[in-house]
Amino acid sequence: MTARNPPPTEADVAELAGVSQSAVSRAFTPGGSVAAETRRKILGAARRLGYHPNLIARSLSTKRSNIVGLAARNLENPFYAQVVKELSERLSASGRHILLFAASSDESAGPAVETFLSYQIDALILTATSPSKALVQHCRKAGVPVILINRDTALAGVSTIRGENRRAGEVVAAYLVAGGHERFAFIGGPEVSTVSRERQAAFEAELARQGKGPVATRLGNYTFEGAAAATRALLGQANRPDAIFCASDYMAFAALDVARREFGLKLGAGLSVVGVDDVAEAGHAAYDLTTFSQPPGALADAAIEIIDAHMAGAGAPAQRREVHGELIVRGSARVPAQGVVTIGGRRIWAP
Amino acid sequence: MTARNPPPTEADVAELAGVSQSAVSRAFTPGGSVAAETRRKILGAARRLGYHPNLIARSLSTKRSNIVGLAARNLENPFYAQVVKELSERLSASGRHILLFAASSDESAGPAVETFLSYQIDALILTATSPSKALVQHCRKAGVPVILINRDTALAGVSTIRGENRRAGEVVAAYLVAGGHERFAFIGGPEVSTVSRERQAAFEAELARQGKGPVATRLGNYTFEGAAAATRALLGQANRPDAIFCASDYMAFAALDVARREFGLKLGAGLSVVGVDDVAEAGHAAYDLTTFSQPPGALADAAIEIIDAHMAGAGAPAQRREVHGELIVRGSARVPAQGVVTIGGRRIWAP
DNA sequence: TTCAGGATTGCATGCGCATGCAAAAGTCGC
DNA sequence: GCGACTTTTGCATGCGCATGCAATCCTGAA
Repeated sequence: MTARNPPPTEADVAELAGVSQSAVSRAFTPGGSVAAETRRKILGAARRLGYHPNLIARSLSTKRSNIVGLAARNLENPFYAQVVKELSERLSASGRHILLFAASSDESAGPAVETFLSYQIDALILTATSPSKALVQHCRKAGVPVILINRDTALAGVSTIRGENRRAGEVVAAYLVAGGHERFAFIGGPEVSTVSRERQAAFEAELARQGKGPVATRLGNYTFEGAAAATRALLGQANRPDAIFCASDYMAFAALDVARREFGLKLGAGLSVVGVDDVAEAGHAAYDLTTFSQPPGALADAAIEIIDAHMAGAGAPAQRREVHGELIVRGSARVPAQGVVTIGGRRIWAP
Repeated sequence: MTARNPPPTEADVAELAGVSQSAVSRAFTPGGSVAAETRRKILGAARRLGYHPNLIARSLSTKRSNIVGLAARNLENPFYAQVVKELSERLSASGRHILLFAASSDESAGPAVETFLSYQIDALILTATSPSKALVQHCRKAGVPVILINRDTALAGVSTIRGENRRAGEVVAAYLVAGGHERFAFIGGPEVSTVSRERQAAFEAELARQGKGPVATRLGNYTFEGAAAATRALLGQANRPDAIFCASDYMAFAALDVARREFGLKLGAGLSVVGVDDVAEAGHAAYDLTTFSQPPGALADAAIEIIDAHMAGAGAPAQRREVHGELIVRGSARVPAQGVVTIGGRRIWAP
């Protein structure tokens, strides 16, 4: 039934078209030297045979696979799902493909990702994951650029693409102070997350500058359950905070959930919650989350640019990119009297 | 800087170990005929050189790539993001990899997916997408099994994995009637979605059986905006429905949003909304959505089984699988007086 | 010690395509 | 109509690995 008779090869096409195998190869190579008439014959024969180039064989020859490795974690977080989607669209638009590894939560980008290298990938993108030192070294040796999205690393030769983490922390702090809040809290990612620590540090620094503080801090580890537990702890204590800054929208959703369901708080009144990312759900009525944006499309754009630069100049150095964000004003945090402007249908805080 | 000196090959390892290239190949082939001592030498040399088998070359030789093609749409819908994640975990656990194509919304699984075949994929999985006839034929000829998740098709030779669509429609209808509702509505996927039509037909049939109806129907096309517009239309009319059954949780979220924000309705009181899927968000306080479950893990399991069966017996026939679901009782729909049981911490309707 | 039979090993070749090189064909100017 | 080029074509080879086959080695029994 399933015949699995071997698919046609260039040799088959060549025979049918009455030319040599190399002519067929050239007909399928952009810029190949073939007469128009010959190409026509070849393409006709190929169509009749249902021929498609074997990209495996092509990769073996050219040593370029047109495959980009993507190690993604936290796919349950809509932010990362969106990043994957944006990357996919851009890469397939330029004829490249994605070899995906969706790590389960804790796993680091370890052995499974190393096998990616065996596929001669053109680049390796990691979201929400840090590469091992060994992995980075392998990539260096193989000349494969490594790109971290929304992560930072001390390892050399690795490109990073991040949001404006410092500015996020500062702007959110200023916003909450302007909104008249007094008792501040921060729910962060895991201890090791540089991104989270950057946001936290900037948040605390700006508060301190305005004579506010201290900041009650809990780690939510970028998980829903973790952030829920953190919120429970924060709201359960005496003199509970009236403003919580969460290092991601996804964690902010957990905070909203707990605040409403377990403490009966009204967002924007009894408690203010602000996130980072501006995922689509943040704009939904169910959350209506005030957040500092970090557009996935811009992150993906930057990744593509880095890859292209690397492909063009053989030895392009690692880059560190930041994509611009804004404080998107919604209902989950008390709105300051001044500074809110509407641009393109979005309410932005631009004091 | 980025040297891109060619990575070591089996020949290099062979030379260092003082054996032939084929010996090295056998050392890396499970069950290969190599003396223990020789293998040790070879593995040692390989380690020293940082050798990793070139899977591209291996694929060319064996005509098996260990790559599974995955065409995913609607990745912004957490249900599909979760399906992708579950598939990824299972496939990488068995040493296979995923070639991902995340189509933007409207795109059908067309040319971009066809290039997958050029990578000699072992199987092709489509979620929320239908394959073209040509694509299916190519796969048949190449002996590549095609698996549809949460979709149906009339095309022969294609395996399908779906939830209990008929039962979902029936159970939800019975549940809403038991809850005392009177005016019913349905928000479906696009016209072409067999899955949506099945749910709708079963929903209407059960309502009719109980002497209820008619059902006001709108298409939400499985998008958030589409479902929001559908809800607006339904709630805007005179004699608005008091119960809406949505063909997916994601659309139900949109319905909840519009009902609350634009109509000031209270869920579970003024209006009841029921979804299908039971994504994680459905359990969050923000939505607290009553829904008929369709576990992504079970869908993924079924997909793996089908693939394995195909790999084992060369000509395994296409399968049609259904995974079991339950009506998960939460707060978005009025709860009937009877029939709700708690099993493993979940409230289920089992009349 | 000798020999059969099994375990290892190496050789040679092929997987499908790309590409340098040389031969063949076509183009142009005079 | 001829030489100097420019295109177009085919030949041969290689990419890195797997594998059938034959050669070699080793084991134990006679």
